[in-house]
Amino acid sequence: MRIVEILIEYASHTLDRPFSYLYEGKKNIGPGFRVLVNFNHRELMGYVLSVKSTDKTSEQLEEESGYRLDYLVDVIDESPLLNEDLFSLARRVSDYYLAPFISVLQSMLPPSLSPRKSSLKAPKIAYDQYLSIKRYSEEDLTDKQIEILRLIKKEGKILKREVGSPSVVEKLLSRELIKILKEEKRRLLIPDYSLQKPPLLTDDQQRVIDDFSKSDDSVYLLQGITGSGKTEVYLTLCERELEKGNSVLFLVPEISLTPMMMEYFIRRFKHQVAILHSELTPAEKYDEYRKIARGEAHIVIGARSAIFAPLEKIGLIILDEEHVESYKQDTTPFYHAREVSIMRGEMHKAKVLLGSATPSLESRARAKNGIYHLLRLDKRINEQKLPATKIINLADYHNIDRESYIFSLSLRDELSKILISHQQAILLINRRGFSTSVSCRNCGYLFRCPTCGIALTYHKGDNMLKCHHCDYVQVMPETCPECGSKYLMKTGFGTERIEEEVHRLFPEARTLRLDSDSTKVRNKIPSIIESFRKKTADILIGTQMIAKGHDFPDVTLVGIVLADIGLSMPSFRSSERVFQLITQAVGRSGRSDKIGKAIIQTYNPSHYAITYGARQDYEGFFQKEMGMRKLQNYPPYYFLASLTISGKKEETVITQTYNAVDYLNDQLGDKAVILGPTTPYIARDHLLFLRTILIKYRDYSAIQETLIKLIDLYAKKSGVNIDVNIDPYNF
DNA sequence: TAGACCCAATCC
DNA sequence: GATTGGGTCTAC
Repeated sequence: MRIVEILIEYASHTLDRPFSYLYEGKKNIGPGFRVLVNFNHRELMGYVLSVKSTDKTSEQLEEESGYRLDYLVDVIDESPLLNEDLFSLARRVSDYYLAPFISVLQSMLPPSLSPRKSSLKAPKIAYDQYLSIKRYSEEDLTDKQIEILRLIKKEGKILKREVGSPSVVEKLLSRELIKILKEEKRRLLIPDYSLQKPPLLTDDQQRVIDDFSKSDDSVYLLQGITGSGKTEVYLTLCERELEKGNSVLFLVPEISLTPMMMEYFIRRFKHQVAILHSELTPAEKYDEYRKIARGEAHIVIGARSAIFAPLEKIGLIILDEEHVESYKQDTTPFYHAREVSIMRGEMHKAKVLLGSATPSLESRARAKNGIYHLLRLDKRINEQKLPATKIINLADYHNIDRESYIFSLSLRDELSKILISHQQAILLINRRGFSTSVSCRNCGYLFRCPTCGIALTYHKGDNMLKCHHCDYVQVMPETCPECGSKYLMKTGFGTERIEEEVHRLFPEARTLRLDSDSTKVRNKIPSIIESFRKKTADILIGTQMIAKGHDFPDVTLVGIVLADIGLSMPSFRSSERVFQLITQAVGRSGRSDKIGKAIIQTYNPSHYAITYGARQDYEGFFQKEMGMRKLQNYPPYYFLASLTISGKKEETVITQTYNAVDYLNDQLGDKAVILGPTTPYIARDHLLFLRTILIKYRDYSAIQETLIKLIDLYAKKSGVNIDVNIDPYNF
C-alpha cells in the first residue's frame, strides 16, 4: 500500500497544505502526477507531491494520524507534468508572492494539463494518421490498389487523409499490406515564411552585442529608442545561444499585437520556434507545450505565462517591452514575468535581457545602480529624425475648432493634409466604446455595473452598455429605470465616438478601429493591423494597443486625442503610464524616409509626463519622476505590497481591515509604512465588498514573516478573505 | 473552495 | 411543522 500526499485544486490559503490518500492500484504514480480524489463530498483533482510505501493497515494509519485516509479515485497522468527545475521555480514563486502553491502550478501549465478538474474536458493529443508499408506484395491486387501501394512505398509514409481513395486504403489495410502510423499532430499552423538571412548589423548593434557577450553579468537592460533595431539584437543573440546548444525564451507582451516580431523569428529560426500565447486555442496550446516538453523547440516565443515553458538548457531569457504591465498577472498568484524570469535565469545560469524604449522606473533605477547591466541603442537605424511634435492646449479656446469639440484646429488641419497627400494617420484615444458614462438628464441616475459599481460605457456598435472591468453587459435601455425619463445623456468619448467624428468631418476618409473590442474575434487584431499596413484605410483609430511596436511606413501623423485620460487615474504610476504611452505613440510617426508629425491634445499642456513624452526625452522624465517617487516613498525607493480584504458583509470587511492594519502596525513598527484601510476604486467585486491596505517597505525579508502570519490568521477566519499582491500595479 | 450542518426566523 | 436563509465548520 502506498501513501500519496497531494495538493487539492482549490487555490485558497486555507487549503494550501498536503492531504494524504491511499493507493493500491497498479498504475504508475509519483510526484507531479495528477490524481482524482474525493474531498469533502466532491470529486476533485489533486497534484501529487510525494508517494511512500507502507506496511501499515489503514486502521493503524487512522490511529496514528487521527483521521481516516481515503483511497484515491484514479491516477490521471502516465508521467509527471513538471520537471524538477519548474517545480522548484514554482516553490520560489509561491514563496515570494505568498501565493497558494497550487495556484502557481495552475498558472504554469496549459489548461489541458492544469491540476484542476476542468482539465479533463480539455483537448487531448491529436494525431495524424500516416500509412506505410507493412508487407509488400502485389499479389491479387487490382491495378488501382497496386498504384496506391507503390505510391506509399515510394514516399515511405503518407498522410492517410491525403490519399484520394479511402476504399482502396481500407482494402490494403484489411489485407495487412500497409499499416497506420500515428504521429502527434501540431494544430497550430506556422506560416511558411521563407528563411531570411540576417541583415548587416550597425556599429551600434554590434557594440551592444559584444558588450553583452563579453560580460558575465546576469541581468541586462537594453534601452533602445523606437526604431533603433532592438529586434535584430535579439535575433542575433538568439542565434548565438542556439549555436552554443542552448535554448532561448523570448517573451512579448501580446503576440497578437506584434505579428511582425513572430514573423522575424520564424523567418530566422523556422521549426525550432514554438509559440505560446493567449490567442491560441487550448488545443494549440497543448500541442505547443508538448512540443517544447519533448525538446523539439529551442526557442519559445510567448506572453507572460510562457516564462514557465518547459524548456531545458535555457541560455537566454528576453523580455521585450519589459515596461508593459501585462507582464504582471492581476489574479492570484500575482506574479510578474520580469521577476520570475530573473528567478529562472538564476536557476539555469541563463542571462536575462530586458528590452524597452521606455524602461520601467524600477528597471532603469536598478540599471543605474549597477544591479542590471545597462546597454543602450541611442540612434535610429537610418538616423531618421524624430517626429515634429506639437502640444495643443485644449483649455485655450483659440485652439478649438468650432465645428468639433474633439478635434483642435491643428489636428483637423493635419488630418486633412494627410488625406490629400494619401499618407496615413493614427489617432489614439485611450478608451474604448462610444461614451464613458450614461446618466439620466432628469433625475441624474448614473448607469453602473451591478457587480463592480463603476460607470458603464456605452458601445454604439451593438447598442449596449458594458462594464470595462468585468464582463457585464446589458442592452442600452430606452428610459431611465429610476424615473422613466427618455432623456438619457451620454458623456465622455472613446474610440467609437472618435471614429464617428472623423467620418462627420472627413466623409471621404477610410477608417479602421482597433481596440480590445476587436479581440472578441480571434485573429482580428493582426488582420486589422495588416489591413492598415496595406493601406486599405487612411486613419487608424484605437487605444494604446495601436501604439505598441508596429511599423507602419506610411504613417506620418499621430494624433493623441486626449492625453489626460491616464493622468487622472488614481495611481502613482499614472505619470509613467502617460509618458510611456505618448513616447510609444509619437514614435509610430514617420518611419522609413518620411519625417513624421505628432499632435498631442491635452488640458494639462505643462504636465511633465506630457512635455517629456512629446520630446521623447526619457532621461528628463526619469530624473523628474524619480524625484516624485522619492518624495512620496513609492517604488523604486520603496517596495509595495497590497492586501485586499473581501467579504459579503461590508461591516465585517471594514472591521477586519482595521484589525489587520492594527496587527501590521503592531508587528512591523518602523519596518514598514501601513496605509489604509482604503476603499478601492472598484469597491465591489460581484457580491463581495472590498477594502485594501498598502504596505510600503524597503526590506522584504523584514516583513515576510508577518505577512505569512497574517494570511494564516485570515485563513482561519470565516466571512472574510484576504488576497496578497506583492509589487502590485493598481496603486 | 464549497457542501453540510446547525440554528433561527418565517411561513401557512 | 416545514421551509428558507445565514453563518460556521471542515476536508486526508
